[in-house]
Amino acid sequence: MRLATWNVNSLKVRLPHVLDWLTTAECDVLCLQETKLTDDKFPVDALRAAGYVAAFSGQKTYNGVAILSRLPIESVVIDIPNYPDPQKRVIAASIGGIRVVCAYVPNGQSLDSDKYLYKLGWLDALQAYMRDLCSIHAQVVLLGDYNIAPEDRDVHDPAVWEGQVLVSPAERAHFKALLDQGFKDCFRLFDQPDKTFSWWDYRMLGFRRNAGLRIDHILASPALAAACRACVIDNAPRKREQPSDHTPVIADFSA
DNA sequence: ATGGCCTCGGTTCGAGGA
Repeated sequence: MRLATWNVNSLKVRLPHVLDWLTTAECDVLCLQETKLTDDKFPVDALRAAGYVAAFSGQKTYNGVAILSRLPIESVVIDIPNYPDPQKRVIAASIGGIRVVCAYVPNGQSLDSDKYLYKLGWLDALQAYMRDLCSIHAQVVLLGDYNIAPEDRDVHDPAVWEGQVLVSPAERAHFKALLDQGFKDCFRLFDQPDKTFSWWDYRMLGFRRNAGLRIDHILASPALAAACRACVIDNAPRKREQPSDHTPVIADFSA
């Protein structure tokens, strides 16, 4: 099973990129964030023609998540159960015996923002949700835009980012809490090139200068992580015209 | 040089992203 995550920053704009990427990426499952589409506008037919079924939960303008799959999608759950949130940020489903969770973690804006408090509370709820899922399923994977760069090596210039959102100790503690639950950061199971990132600011020639962050992640439960054979970030889509500011992360699991 | 870009909605600018 090959699973991937990609914050597409509008599926309406990026659909051609997604369809192109799917023709060569050989992914069984692709989790999308920031689809920015209401469900009635989701491109079900175009994706079906490409060989993928979809489960999705969207809203106008902001947020929106989806799971695309070559295999049947079962037991879809939208949102974090018992955590009322009008923002469409989470969708989960069972695919090929794996509980797949697609998440778009709030950005937080800045450390003194209400949105930052929302982010931290939201991460509490996500953590509890993942703990619950792991008590039910052996194979759980959480893919998405975490909006957290877990370590300084995930940041192009830690001095520049010091004190900013995405790298704060409280956010990193939430990421570490997932690792302490037993989840493995699939990317770090393997040797990786230095300064490999998944997001680059549109401004300031971010991509050309490789001034990026690694904030999109695939975390696998212990039983699933043991079967992880590879995890890479494919920055080819970021090189295209009119790209998303994020690029896909892909993980390969044996059988 | 402390900005710089992109997307959306809904109109030509503000909000939000990260």
